[in-house]
Amino acid sequence: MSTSGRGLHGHVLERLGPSITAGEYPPGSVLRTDELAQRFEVSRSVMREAVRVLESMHLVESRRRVGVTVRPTNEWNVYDPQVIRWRLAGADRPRQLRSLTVLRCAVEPVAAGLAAKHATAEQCAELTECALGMVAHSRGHKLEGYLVHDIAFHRIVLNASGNEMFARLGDVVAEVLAGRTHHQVMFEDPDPAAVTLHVQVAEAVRAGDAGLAESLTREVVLGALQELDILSPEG
Amino acid sequence: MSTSGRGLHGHVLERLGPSITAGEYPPGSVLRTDELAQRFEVSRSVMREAVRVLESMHLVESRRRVGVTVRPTNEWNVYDPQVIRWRLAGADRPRQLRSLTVLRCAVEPVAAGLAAKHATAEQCAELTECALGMVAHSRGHKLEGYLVHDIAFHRIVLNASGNEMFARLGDVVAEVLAGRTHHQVMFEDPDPAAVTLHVQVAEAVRAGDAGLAESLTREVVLGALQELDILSPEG
DNA sequence: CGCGAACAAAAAGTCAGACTTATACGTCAC
DNA sequence: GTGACGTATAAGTCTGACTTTTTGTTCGCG
Repeated sequence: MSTSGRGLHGHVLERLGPSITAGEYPPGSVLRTDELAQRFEVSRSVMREAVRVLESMHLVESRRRVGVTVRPTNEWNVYDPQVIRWRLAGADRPRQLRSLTVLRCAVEPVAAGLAAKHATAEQCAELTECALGMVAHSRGHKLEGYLVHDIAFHRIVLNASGNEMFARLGDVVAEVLAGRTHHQVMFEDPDPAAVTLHVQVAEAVRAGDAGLAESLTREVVLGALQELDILSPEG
Repeated sequence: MSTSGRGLHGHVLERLGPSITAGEYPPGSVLRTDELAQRFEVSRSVMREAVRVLESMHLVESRRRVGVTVRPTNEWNVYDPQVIRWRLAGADRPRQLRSLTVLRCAVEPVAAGLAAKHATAEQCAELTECALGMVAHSRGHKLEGYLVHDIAFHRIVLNASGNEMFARLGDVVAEVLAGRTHHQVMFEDPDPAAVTLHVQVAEAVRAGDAGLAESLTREVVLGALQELDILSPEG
């Protein structure tokens, strides 16, 4: 599940990181390394390593004679999977989920189009397998099983696109789907239309029909966005 | 220009990071902290901080009794601006530039569509100003001036989209445009058609025509991709 | 000959303390 | 009020000793 549990500094990060992304220390707040080290009961060296990592995420900035200041939100490395996870665990998960889903709307259709051209036979097989798995878990409170296949499906599409930047969004999509299933009030069973669309996408990719794969995937992800907007406000 | 020049550990990063992304230490290679500290003439504490940062970028993994091993390329945090910069400075800049431009193709049209709906009057003004600035520098070897306005233009569109994830791609686009201008063999003057398109995009956004803004931006970014493919091979 | 357990070595991890350096802020002279 | 100067502060750096985990080897037993 969590990535940075390794080592003392990782443990500190998992406590301090979410605090910052949650806005517990608003941008401009100043923290002192020594004080933090005391609070988390670690040596300064360990604390410094943790601060360095937060700094590399652009969450904080460390300056002499000043301390460790929290940077404005719009400077954070919001594509860092760790940051995404921390933010999704926080209070403004809904807005976060929406931002990410909009990103999906932009990326995934294009990725599916490319996948239709570049996917190997093996990837096509895996894709249909996932789609069938989704169908199999689409009725009767099997949300967990459905989720697993859903994540795998989208990951394969992104990988099959052949574009490295798309492929690396697999983790992001996984987090979004998992967050939606676990934390949102999800309908008892997934939307049957969405299930059908996934099957059709798999078929379009196998057939090499880029245009169809793209527009079908657009429907999938637009549907996901719509579902999100139903559950939370915002225009 | 560079972000992590601050402190000794930042200096180490700027030397070691590029080496890794350049493939100088292939995935699976094992480095030892002490050895690195000696090589860069810094203390182990400083070296450890640098390694922690590389670890947070998923470039390396540090394990006891083993050392610091370079992770497979497909696990790197390729959205980290620092990593992007390192890779763009390396040998496989062409492929990198292409991946990023394909990402632009997916994201920017959607962002422009949203910008048409969400942009403030001030943002619209800035946008037209940038477009006019591009026109003004479109002829007579004024590539640097053109670049500045080009970057600003796309950054404004991404910001005006109102989507945080899009907005944070501003730096990425800036790197791509700068890389294209500085390192690729660029035509003497920018494509006149592209310049016109930018002006039209600005107008469409101001008019609130989302569909038009989206399709015009798609032309812009597809043109950029085509230009890239002309200069380097690959199917 | 194969296999498991105990052992030893290696490298990261952790800590404490002393020292250096940059810099924000207050003070004082003008 | 403005500028130069000094000082206090917190990060930055280094060193050395110690701990912990893990790998690989060796040795004994079946």
